[in-house]
Amino acid sequence: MSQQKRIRVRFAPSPTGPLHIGGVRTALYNYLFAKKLNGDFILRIEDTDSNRFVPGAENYIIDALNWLGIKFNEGVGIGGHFAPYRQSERKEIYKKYVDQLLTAEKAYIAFDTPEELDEKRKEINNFQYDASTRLQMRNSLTLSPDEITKSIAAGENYVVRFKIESGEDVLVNDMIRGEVRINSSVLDDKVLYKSADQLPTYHLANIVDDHLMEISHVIRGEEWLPSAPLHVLLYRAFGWEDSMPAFAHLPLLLKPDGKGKLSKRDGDRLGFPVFPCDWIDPNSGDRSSGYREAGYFPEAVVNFLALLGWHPGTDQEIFSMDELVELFSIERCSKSGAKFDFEKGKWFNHQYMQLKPESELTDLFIHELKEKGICTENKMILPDFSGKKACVSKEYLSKVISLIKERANFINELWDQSHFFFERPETYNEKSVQKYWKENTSVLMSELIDILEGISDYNDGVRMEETVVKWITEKEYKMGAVMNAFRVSLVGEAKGPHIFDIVVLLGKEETIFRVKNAVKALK
RNA sequence: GGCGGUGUAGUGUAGUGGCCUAGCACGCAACCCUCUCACGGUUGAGACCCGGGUUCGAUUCCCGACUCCGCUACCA
Repeated sequence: MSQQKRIRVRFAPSPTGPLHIGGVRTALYNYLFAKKLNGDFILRIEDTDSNRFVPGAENYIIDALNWLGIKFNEGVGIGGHFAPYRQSERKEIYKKYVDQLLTAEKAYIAFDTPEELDEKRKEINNFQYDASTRLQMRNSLTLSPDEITKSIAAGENYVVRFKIESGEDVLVNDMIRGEVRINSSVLDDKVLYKSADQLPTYHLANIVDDHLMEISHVIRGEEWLPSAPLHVLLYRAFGWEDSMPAFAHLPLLLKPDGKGKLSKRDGDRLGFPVFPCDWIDPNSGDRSSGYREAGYFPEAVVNFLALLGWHPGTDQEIFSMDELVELFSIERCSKSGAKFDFEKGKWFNHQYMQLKPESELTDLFIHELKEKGICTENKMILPDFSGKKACVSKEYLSKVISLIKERANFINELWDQSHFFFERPETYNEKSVQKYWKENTSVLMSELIDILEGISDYNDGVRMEETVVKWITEKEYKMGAVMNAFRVSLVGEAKGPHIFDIVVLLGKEETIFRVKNAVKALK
């Protein structure tokens, strides 16, 4: 019966802190794979290490996935047929399967303390707890049944180890890398279960859950590749090899410079986030910054991540989530680790910024303006600078954004590009003044004021420009000399959009006011 | 050290036994546009890890070295 199995994949992070951006990518690829094949995407929390549990981490993971639009349809928080999805709540299940292996003599109990093991490692270099050494250790293979029961009764901590027979080639078929072959002799007798906290280790819980939850494909990071043969052996020991999921080991996300996996430290060092959202460590109080708070659009992060290790085979680079789902395939994932290119990430955000409708950007920008005390409730189209802080309309805001968004990568760069639309220049950029405000400039500006006074229609930027340019030409002034000084008067420095676009938005009164001000201040 | 994986410009990658004078994008430089800053446009610099083979021919196939990465926990 080779009935087509339903596609079911899972993302199974452990709640030991904020979700790393590499983990986000793994989640994304799982999601894309599942959606593409009309399958299920499950969120399972692997909290089998009681020592490393961090409160809040689970919520963080869910929050981050939600923000990015990586939706799971089964798992922690929403439930499903295979609940519970938190491994700490599945203790009895694992116990049952551990006992099964024990009974079948495919696993054994070991009493060696961490100290004893450390000593052994010091004594024998490259010590490995395996077929060649297990008979020298304190375990159920070497102790009498009597001693064993006594030790357990005395409450001595023990672990259950997987008994791996040596000298066997184990084959793992990886969807990205092809066949990977490892000899079982290099594998150690992995700890599957700890009596101390009654919890299994990752390896056991992982296999049991994937089997019970009918996972069809395991898509995870490359760091798991070396233990994949162990997992195959476990499926075999349980008699589940026929229904074993297919494996795909994703390449890692690497530091932008140097070597190694991308880490939190790299973000701090190089000044970019390595987490989806801000995170404050509950113990140390340390803050890690996230893409969300740094002003990234979730679509941009998803798009960027999708292309870091996967390629559609065409030159297209901007993809919606739906397009990614449509085009994604494991076969087109690359094998080698990808260095994290933060600059490219910015570019993606810039692209999405240009794609966003003005209304959406306006809403986002309003938050920033409110923080700066700018009133955005003005009913008039022209801005009101009469108060301490300016008061502008939504319409005005929207027009400002359309003029400056192409200069910004992030929402939080919008202010820097547009502050002069919301406040009068108080100082004038020294370099700009030096370059553009010469001895006769004040005279030119005074003449310009006369010209500006004479114009009645301040809505037609093109005609206004014609009028001004005509005057400049007739007087044989230099274009740059007039315009740049004009600009410095309005903006405070030599930057910003087309000057008459600014004039139209500011209006006659404010424009002339600013030029007069500049003349006064700069002489 | 052992085991595994990986190797195309600075970065992400495309690609193929001859069409490759190796494509695209980010970044970089120059120029154009222009009142400025951006955007945009054009151009430029910049890569097939190294040896052996196989082949008429290899960046592409095979072998080896090397590189980098990962794993080597009662972490995941």
